[in-house]
Formats: sequence, C-alpha cells, structure tokens
Amino acid sequence: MSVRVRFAPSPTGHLHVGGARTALFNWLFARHEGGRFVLRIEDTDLKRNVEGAEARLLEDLRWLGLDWDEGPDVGGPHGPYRQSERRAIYHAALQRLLATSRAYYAWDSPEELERMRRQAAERKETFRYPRPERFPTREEAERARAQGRPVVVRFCVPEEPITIQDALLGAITFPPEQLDDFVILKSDGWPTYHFAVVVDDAQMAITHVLRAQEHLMNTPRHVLLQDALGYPRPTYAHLPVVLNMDGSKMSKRDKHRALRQVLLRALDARERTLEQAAAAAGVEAEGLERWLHGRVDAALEVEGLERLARWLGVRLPEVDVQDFRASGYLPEALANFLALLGWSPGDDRELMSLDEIVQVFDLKRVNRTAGRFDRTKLLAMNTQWAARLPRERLVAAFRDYAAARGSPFATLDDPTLERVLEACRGFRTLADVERKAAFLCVPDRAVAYDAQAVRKVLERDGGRGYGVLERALPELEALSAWTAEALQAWVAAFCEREGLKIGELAQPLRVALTGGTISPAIQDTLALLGRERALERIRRCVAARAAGTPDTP
RNA sequence: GUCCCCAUCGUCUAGCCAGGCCUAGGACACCACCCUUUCAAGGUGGCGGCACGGGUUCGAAUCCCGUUGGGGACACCA
Repeated sequence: MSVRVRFAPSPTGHLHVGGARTALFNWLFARHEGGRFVLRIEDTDLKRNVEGAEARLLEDLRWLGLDWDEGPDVGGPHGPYRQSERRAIYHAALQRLLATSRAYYAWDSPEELERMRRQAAERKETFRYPRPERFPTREEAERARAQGRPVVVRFCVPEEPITIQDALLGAITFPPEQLDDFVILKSDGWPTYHFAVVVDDAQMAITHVLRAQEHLMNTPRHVLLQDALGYPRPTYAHLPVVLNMDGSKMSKRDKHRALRQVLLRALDARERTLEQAAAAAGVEAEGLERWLHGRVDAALEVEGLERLARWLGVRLPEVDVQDFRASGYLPEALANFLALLGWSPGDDRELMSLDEIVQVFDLKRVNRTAGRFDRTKLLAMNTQWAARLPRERLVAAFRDYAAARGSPFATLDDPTLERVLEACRGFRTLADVERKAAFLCVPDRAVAYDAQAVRKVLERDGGRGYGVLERALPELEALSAWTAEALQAWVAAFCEREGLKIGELAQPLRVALTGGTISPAIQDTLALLGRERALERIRRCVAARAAGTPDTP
C-alpha cells in the first residue's frame, strides 16, 4: 500500500513555523516514500475562519518549497478538501454511530457543564461526562432542539484501557478513566475536530499521521472512533514540539508578549501614555488597557499590533513563515533549519537542500525531544545558504523579498540586482543587502548624512577627509574606465602616491557617496552608482563643506 | 491536580535499539588570534555536556528502576 499523508491546517492566519515544520515532515516522508501528500483545510469552526487565510496558507507552503498532490486548489480523487464542504460525509458516518448506540444525543447547557466541571474539581476528581442510563431518542433530541437546547452528539467511549502504537514513541496505553464521552457533533451541526479528522483520514485513505506531540492525547479518541466506525488505524508518529529559546511554547502569542513588555516599560518610564499608544495602534484606549493586562490578544488585531510595534520601534519576533520571508530569510534556509529541528541525517551534514533531505529522510531518525527554535542558528544557516546559492536564484529571492516589503529594489533590473548581490557577498539576510545597498535607491540630492560619520570621517583633523575628497575628485573625473577593477586599481595607486592607508580614502568616499560608513567595498560602491551619480555625490559633498551648510557636509 | 511524553556542551544534534571502537564527534553561539577598505563574510585555536541516585555487567552515555527537571494534554478550538 502506498503512503498517503496529509497536512491539515485551519484557515486562521498565516502559516506558523510549528505548522510549517509539521507540513515539512509530512512532505519529506511522502516524497521519500514515493507517496502522496494531501492538503486539507480544517474549517469546521466557522467563527474562527479568517477571510483570505487559506490563500495565504497555500502561498506560505509554496514559498517554503512544498507542493501537494491533492488539495483544495488542485482537487483530487478524495475531495472535497475543505471540511466545510464535507458535511454530508460526516453526517452519514454519524448516523452509523447513532444507529448502533455508539453515540448519543445530549443537550447540557454550557453553564451546566461548567458547574459539573467545577464540582468535580472541588472533589479533586477528573471530570467525566456522566453517561445517561438510557440514550435519548432522535425525537427527544429534536424536541429539545426545538426548545432551544444546544443539542450535541457524544461518542460512547468504551470502558477499557486503550493502547496506541506510535512509530516514534512506541506503545502508549491510556487508562479508561482518562477519557470521557466527548462531543463529536457540535450544536451548530458541524463535527468536532476529532470526528472530522477520523472520517476524513479514513475517507482520504491516509496511511500515516505525522503531527505534533501536542496531539498525542487526542490519539486514543481518534483510534476509538476508527474502531467504532470500522476504519483501519493509520500509523501515528507524534513529532516533538518546537519551543522558544526560553523553553516556552512557540506561538503567535509571542508577538503580543514582546510588545506588551516594551509598552509596559515605556508607560512606567512615562515615555509614552496609554492614549498615545492606543492612537498609534488605532484602537480604543480601553481595549488596549485590557490587552495590556488581561492577556486578551483579540483586542489587538495583527494590523494594530504591527502599527504599535512600528510606533514603539520594536522588532516583533518572527513566528509565521511570512515573518521570516519579510525579514529576508531564504526559504532554502528556513526549510533546512526546520528539517534539522527534530531530525538529522545521522552524519555531520547540515547544509542540505530539500532534494537532498528527501533522499535520506527516515522517520526512524526523528527525535523524541522537544527542540528549541534557535534564531541565531537559523541566521547562520541563512548566511551559508546565501553564500552557496546560484546567482539567479539569489536574484529571484531578493526580488521576492523586495516585492514583499515594497522596497524600491523591486523595480531594478536583474543585472543590477545581480551586481548588488555580488557586491554584498557575505550578507546574512536579504534585509542586510537592502540596508547595505540602500544608497543606490536614494536620489543623489537626497543623500542623508549621518552626523557622527561626517564628524569622524570628514571633519576630524581639520577636515582631512574633505581634503582627500578634493584631491581625489579630479582624478576620478579623469578616469577613463569606470569599472570595479579600474576603480580598485585607481584606489591603490592614489593611496600609494598620497601615502594613505586604503581606509583613509575609502571612508571619506563612502560617507560622500552613501552618507554613512556602511556600504560594499568602495570600488563596488562607486561602480554600482555609476560615474555620473558617484561624481555628482562627491561634488555635492565637497561643495556643501565650502558652503558650510550645517546639516549636510 | 490528573494523564502522557521527554532527558548528551548555552542551543541543535551524532553516538543509545544490537554495552567496550567515546579521555563523547559535529554545527551554532561565545572567547582569543589572524585577515581586512566600513559592515559582513572568511581562516586558526579555545571554552563547554552524558541531570541525579540506585541497580545489571568484567565493562554503561548506551540496558532496568527510582528521583529530579522540562514539556504537552485535559473545550460544543483545531
């Protein structure tokens, strides 16, 4: 039987790195085994579904380098691939359970359930739903519904220990008192996750379920349902979870936490007021207050969160695949890093492409230990990937990055982008390239001079830097060839003649050309700018000194 | 609280299943030095770990038990 696996996200937002790791492992397994990778959208909770989230999810997956054989966009023989379109399938399965008394109707109110839970807690007992002596009939259930009761269907859990087999963890036995008659059909008529997952996995002929370990406790429920419905049990493999560096669970909450911390400090120091913050975020002060103390993340939507972060000058931690993309990470590096988080090839290889990983991916080599998401390691890996990727691929990645964040680099042509990338060799992220070459996208007359750089490099020692520029300018103007090679030769010759160290020429030039002290090697900076633009900038810089303009040199 | 999972450098990990080849290997980070035209990158070296306690064995990082620690799950969310 050929391998079939699935990744089943909920359309609630962007793809989280934890989810990406799960998707990746499923994909790697499928590809290694020559099986099929199915994408299914779990959208049975209508309230939580976010407009456009599905499209974003698919885009994030594709960006990472994953593809799927069946899914909501490409279809397939086991569709539809959105749970919201499979209602009839769930109801058919449900009827079988009801007909054999493996499930029953119930209509307790949330308040009643809450009271029972509280009472159990007071008695220091684990709450278990009290199964009725006699199961209500369909007619009784309908009458209750007509009276406005929230009618659900609960699964009748067998009173015996349940043992599941996990490909990674081995056999795990759960005592029966740990499980109670859980809800499989919600009062809104939609199946719960447990029921939908079991029906879909069976109907889609899923052979292996690779999912995060946080689902381990759900597995006995699923297996029990499979047994009751006469479905085969798929092979389970519960992947270790991904944690933050501090050992906490990695989640979207992290952004809120980071921001809260900074805002709280700013308020304490009286640097900002709550009203200002609320205005910056575009929310009510009252809502922000609640968010600040009450941990109600919903009070601050993604946009508000980002506005507030910008206003406070905070860099939000990356948690979604999209965040890493916007921070200038390469998909090759993220995928590689994620693959190594919980899996290793067994030798010392680390830098591996998805193709290479597919070749050797083996479930047996997946760890059981939770792994911490080490951003510095990812950064290092990104640096290595940037150094080893072919030029064309880097250009495409840089273009993707620039487009994603609306950078002016997106408008430059490929040969120029290629030269920029080449000049910035050694960069860690694409954001570094953008920063280092930013001077290119600034109009010549709008170069912003860094006051400290001007002081240190140009004005110091009675304007030594300016003097160098004044002597260098006519020579540059007379230069016949304006290539990096010719410029480098000129730099060497000029310094030789003047008795200067290269830095004593390069730094003043750099400030004149870019306004700051960070740019590619000086010959590359000059070449990238081109003769006219470079000379114009140097002339303006020299002239500004003569004029004594205060804020420009 | 109950249940479940896990345990090798600060972090990711190799070694564990089939005990000796391990005075435990690699990578990231860190430190030092080198290179240098700024920022990076690069080169060389260094620091650093089998959580603890009992067994089993001639021999344990490897097998067993316990302790401790970490994590996860306990919804009409998925």
